[in-house]
Amino acid sequence: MRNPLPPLGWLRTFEAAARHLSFTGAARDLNMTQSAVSQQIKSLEGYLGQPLFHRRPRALELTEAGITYLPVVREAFRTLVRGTQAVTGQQENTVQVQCNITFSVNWLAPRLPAFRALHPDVHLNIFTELWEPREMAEGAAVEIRYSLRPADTVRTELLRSDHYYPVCAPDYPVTLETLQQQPLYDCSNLLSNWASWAEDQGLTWDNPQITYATTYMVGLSVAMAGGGLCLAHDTIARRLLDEGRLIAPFAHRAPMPEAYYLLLSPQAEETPGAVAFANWIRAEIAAEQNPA
Amino acid sequence: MRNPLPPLGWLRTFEAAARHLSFTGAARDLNMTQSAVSQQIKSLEGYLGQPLFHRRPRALELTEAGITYLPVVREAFRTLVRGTQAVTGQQENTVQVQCNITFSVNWLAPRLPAFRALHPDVHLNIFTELWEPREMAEGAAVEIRYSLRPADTVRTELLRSDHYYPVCAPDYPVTLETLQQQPLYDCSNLLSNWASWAEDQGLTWDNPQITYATTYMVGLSVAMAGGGLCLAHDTIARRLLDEGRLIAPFAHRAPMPEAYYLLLSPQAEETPGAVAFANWIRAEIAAEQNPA
DNA sequence: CCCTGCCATAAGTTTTGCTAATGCCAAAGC
DNA sequence: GCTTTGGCATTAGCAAAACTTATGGCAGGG
Repeated sequence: MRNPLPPLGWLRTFEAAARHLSFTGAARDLNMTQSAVSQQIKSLEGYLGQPLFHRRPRALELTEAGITYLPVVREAFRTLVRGTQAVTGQQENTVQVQCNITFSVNWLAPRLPAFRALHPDVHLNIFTELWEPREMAEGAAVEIRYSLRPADTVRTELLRSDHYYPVCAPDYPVTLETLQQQPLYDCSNLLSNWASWAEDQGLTWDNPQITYATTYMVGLSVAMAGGGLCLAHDTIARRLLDEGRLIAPFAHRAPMPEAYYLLLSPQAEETPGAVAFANWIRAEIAAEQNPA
Repeated sequence: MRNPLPPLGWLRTFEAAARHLSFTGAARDLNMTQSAVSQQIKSLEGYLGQPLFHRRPRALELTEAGITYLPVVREAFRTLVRGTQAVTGQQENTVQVQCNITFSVNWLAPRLPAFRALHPDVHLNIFTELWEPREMAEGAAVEIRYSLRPADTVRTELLRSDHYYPVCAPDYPVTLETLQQQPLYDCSNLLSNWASWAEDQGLTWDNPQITYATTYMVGLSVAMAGGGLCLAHDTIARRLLDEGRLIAPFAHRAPMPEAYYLLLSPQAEETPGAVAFANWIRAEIAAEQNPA
């Protein structure tokens, strides 16, 4: 005689597989392997005594039972999520935002007071730890990702592209001729790097040793301290240039293959606070690029 | 960053603990140890970030958070249980009834056609396997228990008490003087036994060897075949006596400490089929004891 | 015909859930 | 006031469940 309900994990997996019509897509969504999804769906179907999906080549299709069950599961989840959030104090208007540290410190933090003024009831939690590039940062409602274009597995839109160029302290003595003898800093694992910047304007690049860090913050701090040059782009450096803490010693700006993307989790679209934040950041970046 | 929902098992445990206001009671209900309940509640409270219960000496009390959460969890469970039942084809009017095999064969089965005629839309599943005497047989909506009075941990009511006496085949040669030299059969682990029957009427009992089985069915079958005598009572033997397959060779009937009880699981009371069955069996047994 | 994408399965590993045992606390009983 | 009792909390260990890795099978696409 069985428990009147299957494990909740199976239902969560079912919902994701139904949403994606794909075990592989559900696996990405849930940060597990396709095999685990397959096994859980099999277990749930065994428990229910009938299939929930027709397996088609390269496609899933919900069965009648699956079509019947899905809204029930979603409704129960909504009830539980809302109830759980009410208990944890995690209101709908608390939004988890994931972005890299340089963006959060140099771009977002200075603008948060403006956001708060506009949306006093929306609470942001900003997560900036380095994370595995997955479909969506785990637990985040909204992610601002600086990368090559992500796969369209969650709702993804281009926020802005940018150009990159070296920056240094205002009184730092450097010329194109002496550049490659200076201490140079960069952020790792990017196509927008020193060599590509040089190539973009036809400079001979002698592959000088670069100091890499996993965040631009390190190089920018060194540059502001007069310790060398760092690559940068407007999104993270504009304010520092405006404040006179950095200068761009050379005129050339190379187009970046990386760009800033806004990623919205499925549940973000049902969360007013997340929607408000997404709309705000779209507007803010559009205004920045097309000043009135 | 966590999953937006805790494991369902924790919620089920929370609901049971809230219903009983006891971890020990919830443990009995859920067929797990008090320790497991305690750990799951602790995990759920950690997950939610606040307590759900105030621990008082010998009592639990729901916190504000617990009071808020309980209806949410119950509502979600109802949604899921109904949805799951719809998918599995397990309709509300399927009722799991647990009772011992002798009762089911000798009392219930002959009466099922009458029940079906009255309630054509209610489907009974009868479970008769030997089971651990728990608060409620696992998975059963309704249990008919033949035992000493159970603890009032689920809704329990006396269906009928009875008297016990020996039975044998009609032509079986036996007297009180020769009784103790006959093959004697009984059902194990009962206070209503040969020695107590003898004592009840002042017989000297020489502790003859008794053959025990875990069900009266064995002894009754032997008795009908002329192989000896078995203890019995009206609930399981009346029809056999009426049909002339058995006789009661002695007039003495001893009152049984055991009786038949009707146990209703918490969810049975919300299941129309279970309610219908319970009402029917109450009426049937009352009619049997007080024929018009 | 070969490659690709996706589901299914088996085997093995890791994690989780549970039990058993015991400790602690306060109420109840004597 | 002391002992017993009932019930929750915790630890340690074990078994079951959940997951990953690896691989097979199938059908569509090139």
